[in-house]
Amino acid sequence: MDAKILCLGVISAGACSGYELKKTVEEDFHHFYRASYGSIYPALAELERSGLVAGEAIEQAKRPDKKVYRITDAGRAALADALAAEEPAHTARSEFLVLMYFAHLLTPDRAAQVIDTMTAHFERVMLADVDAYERRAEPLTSGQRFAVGFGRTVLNSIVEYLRRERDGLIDELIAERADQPAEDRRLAAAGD
Amino acid sequence: MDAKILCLGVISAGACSGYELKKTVEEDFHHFYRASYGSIYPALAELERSGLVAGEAIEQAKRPDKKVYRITDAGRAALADALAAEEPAHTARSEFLVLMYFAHLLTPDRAAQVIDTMTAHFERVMLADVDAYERRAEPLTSGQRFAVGFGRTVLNSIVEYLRRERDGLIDELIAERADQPAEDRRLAAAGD
DNA sequence: GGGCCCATGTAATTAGTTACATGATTAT
DNA sequence: ATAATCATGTAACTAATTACATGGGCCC
Repeated sequence: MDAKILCLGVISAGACSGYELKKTVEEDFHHFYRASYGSIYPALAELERSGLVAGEAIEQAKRPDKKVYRITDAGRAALADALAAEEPAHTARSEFLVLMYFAHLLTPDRAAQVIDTMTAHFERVMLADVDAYERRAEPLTSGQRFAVGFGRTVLNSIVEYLRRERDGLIDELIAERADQPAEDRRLAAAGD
Repeated sequence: MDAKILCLGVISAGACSGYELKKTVEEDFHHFYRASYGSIYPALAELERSGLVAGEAIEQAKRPDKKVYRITDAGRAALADALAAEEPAHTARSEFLVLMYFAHLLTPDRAAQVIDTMTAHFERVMLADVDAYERRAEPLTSGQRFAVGFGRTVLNSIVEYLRRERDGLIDELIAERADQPAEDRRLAAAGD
């Protein structure tokens, strides 16, 4: 998906600046999408060039000027078309799980540290998420509830899995080490 | 994570060619990682240049020659270092959920079609996964079991969620359409 | 006075995908 | 006969991230 469609979608719910748009993306899409300024600002410029949004410079006292974009008729039509045409896809990329796949090449301490780091990370994300939606004034649309619920459900099952499987895996790794004495390990690390 | 580390890790479990390596990645890592020839072959060439793997050309009757790589001592050491240093990360990217977030801009039919497509997709992946691990000769390492179990757990909770929430969302979308008569929709689609 | 918030934008870099090029063999 | 499998590799392209550049206001 092009960052332009995402920007257009966010702007369709209410005019905003690039900076504000990024906040919204962080808050609402963090489970399944992210965008940096390096992709948002060029996308906005391109959307304006093609007349799908109209930008208006707003002067502000005591803070930098900003440029607020609102969607145009052409933009609304283009958004509907893009959403109708977009192929639904869903992929994960996890350095964490690659690491775990090779757990037998890690020290048990390192394996435990990796799992604990990730567990803490996922727990933080869960808390931040609940927090953000509690502070929210406007009610969510049905689609927003669906997307947020999806993210939470997955997060929950991840944290449960990590808590359930952690100790068992570490114990196995320690047992494997014991089966294979230190001398063998040194040789294995040093040679083929 | 660099594709080089992944290739090195796979090769550490047994010498193989680029083609075979890609098969392994597809089978074992599909839940959380993928790699195309365009990233594998250059990674292999680079690993060989830096002496972390040794490639041997194998002539084959009735099929193309291949080049089988095995890990070197330096490679084993570099892999251990890389796995010890790698930051564990885990991210999802979902055009599907972006689409769902904007479900109110979709026709209920399109929303249902998108959910059904994804449900079927996830179910296919689950079946293929179980299938692949049933046909497997060698037992999995503890880390492999952990990684595969993680993928399956998440997949399961996704499919459950989609099945549980699908009809409710579609009903809501239909109800919202009814609240907002056709004339309004035409205006909303055409103008601001 | 140190660090974060507001705010926009660009340049360099990273990492990857897709399509192309080639072609025999084998299964349906 | 048609598609898939085996097999390697490159070139063009896509899409993004990170860091840089700039700077006042506000909170602790």
